[in-house]
Amino acid sequence: MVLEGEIKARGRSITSLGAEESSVDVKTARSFWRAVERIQPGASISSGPAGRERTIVVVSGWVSETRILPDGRRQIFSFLLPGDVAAMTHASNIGNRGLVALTNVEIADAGALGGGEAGEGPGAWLTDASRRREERLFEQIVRIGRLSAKERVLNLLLELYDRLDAIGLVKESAFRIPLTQEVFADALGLSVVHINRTLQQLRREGMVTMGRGTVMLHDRQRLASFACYQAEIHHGGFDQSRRASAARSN
Amino acid sequence: MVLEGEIKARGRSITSLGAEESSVDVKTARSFWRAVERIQPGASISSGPAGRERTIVVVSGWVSETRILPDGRRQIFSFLLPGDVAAMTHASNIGNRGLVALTNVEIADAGALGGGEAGEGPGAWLTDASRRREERLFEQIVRIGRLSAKERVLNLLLELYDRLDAIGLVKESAFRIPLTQEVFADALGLSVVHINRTLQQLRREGMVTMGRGTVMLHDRQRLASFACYQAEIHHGGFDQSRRASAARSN
DNA sequence: CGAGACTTTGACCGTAGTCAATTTATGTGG
DNA sequence: CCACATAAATTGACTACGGTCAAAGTCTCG
Repeated sequence: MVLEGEIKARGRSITSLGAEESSVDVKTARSFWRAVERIQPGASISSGPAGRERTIVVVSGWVSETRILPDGRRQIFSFLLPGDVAAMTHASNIGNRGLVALTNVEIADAGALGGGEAGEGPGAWLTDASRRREERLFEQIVRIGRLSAKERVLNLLLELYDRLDAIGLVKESAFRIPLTQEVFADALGLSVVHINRTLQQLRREGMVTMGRGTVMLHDRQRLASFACYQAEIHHGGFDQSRRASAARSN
Repeated sequence: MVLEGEIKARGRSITSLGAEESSVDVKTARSFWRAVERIQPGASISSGPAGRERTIVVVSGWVSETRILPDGRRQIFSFLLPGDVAAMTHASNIGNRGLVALTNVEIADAGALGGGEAGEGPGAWLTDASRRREERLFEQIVRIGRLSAKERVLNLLLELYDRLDAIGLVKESAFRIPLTQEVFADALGLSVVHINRTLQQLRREGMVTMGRGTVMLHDRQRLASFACYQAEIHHGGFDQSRRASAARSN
C-alpha cells in the first residue's frame, strides 16, 4: 500500500480534517452569519417546520446532499463547503434528499437575508451562490453520466480543489478532504472497491498524491484536460479576499 | 454519442411526434405567453445578448438541455416540455450547456413575468417551476448514478409519463415521445446499442409497449417500485385544468 | 427507387461490480 | 501502554453489465 509520506501537513481525527481548521475563513464566515446550529458528523440537518422552506448556509465543515434508495443504494448529489447554500423543503427531506454532515458542521439560516432577488447585497450573493450550486449539479451529471472512473475521480478532485481554493482552504497546493472512499464512491456512482483501485492507479501514475485525507494534484492543467474538467466561470461571493490564492499555480 | 451536426439533418418525421399536436394545451399555453420565438428541430436556443441572463418558457415542443464534451461525448441533462422553464446565462451557452430543440418548438421569454419571487402570481409560478426543475436534476443524478440500464429507462419513462400527463399529453394511458434511441442513450448515460437491447427486453417482458414514438407503460405501480421511481410531490402551475387526467389509472 | 436517419443484430471486449478475506488505521477502556 | 473493537482501506478471484465495432435491416421522404 502506498501512503506517500511526502505530505507534511497532517491531522489526527476526522474532526480535524474538515474546514474548522481554517481559522481565517471561519472567522470571515462568522462575521457574516451567526452560526445558528452545530451538527455532528453523520447527523442530518433537519428541515424547518412542516411545509416551511428553509435555506441554510454552511459556515464551516462539509455537508453531503444525499439520497438513499429503498434498497439501500445511496447517491450523493453534492458536497457543500463553507459558504455554500442549500434550500430544503420539508418534502425534500422525506425519502427524497437529505443533508448529512460529514464533519462537525456549523450552519446558519439564510432565510433572514432575504429571498435572493436580483440587485446588490446579500440577496444577490445568495442568488449567485445558488446559480453556482446548480452549475455543479450539471457537472455532477456529466461526471457520472459520461466520464470513466478515472476521469470522474479527477474531475471531482479538481472541482473540490477550486472550491476549496476559493475559500482559502488550499495550502501549498494541497488540501484536505474528510471523505472516506465509500463517500467518494457514492458521490461518483461507483463501488468502493473500484474507487480504491482507481485511486491507486492515479497515485501510481503520479497524477495525484494522497494519504490521510490530504490530497495534492500534480499538473492540474493536464489533469483538467484529461478529465474534461472546466473551471467554474462565475466567481465572487463568499470570500473575495482569498481570491489571491487562486494565483498560485501547481 | 454524436457530433452535433448529425442531429439536424432530418427533422420531418420527428416533428409529427412532438407536442404540437395537442391543440388544447398549446392553446392554453398561448393564452399565458405570447410565443416570441420558433425553433427548428436540431437548432439550439440562443441566450440573450452577452452577459445578460435569459429565462425562457417552453410553449410547445420538446427541448433538451445538453452538453457536448471536447471529445464528442454528449450528455443530456434534462428534457423541457411545454410549461417548463430554463434560465440561461450567456456563459452557460459556451461549451457549457445548451438548449437544443428536439422538435419544432415555441418558446416565450419569462423575463417579462418578473424575477420569480415568493408570493402569488406568475412570479410564484416561476419559482415553483424552477424548484421542480431542480428536483428533476436530482432524479437524473440518481438515475445515471445508481440505477441499472433497465431501471434507468423505466424511471425516465415514468417521469415523462407524469409530466406529460400533468399537461394533458397522455391519452388513453399512452403518450408520444419524439426521442430517438440515441437521444435516450445520451440522456441516460448509455450507448445506443445498449438502449436498444434494453428496450427490447422491456418489451419482451411486457413492461412497456412502444413503437413509432408512442409509449405505453403497463402497471405503472409495479414499474415505479421496480425502477425506484417516486412521483413528484409538488404539483400545480402550468396547466391546472388538466389535472383531472391524473386520475386515470393504467 | 435511392438516400439518409434510425434500429437492430452478432461477436467480442473491458470496465466496473460482487463477494469474501486480509490488512491497516483509529479508537477505547483497563 | 496494551488488548480489543470497529471503521477503512486493500487484495484476489470471479462475474456481468454495458461498450465497441461492423454489418445488415427498416423506415421515411423526396
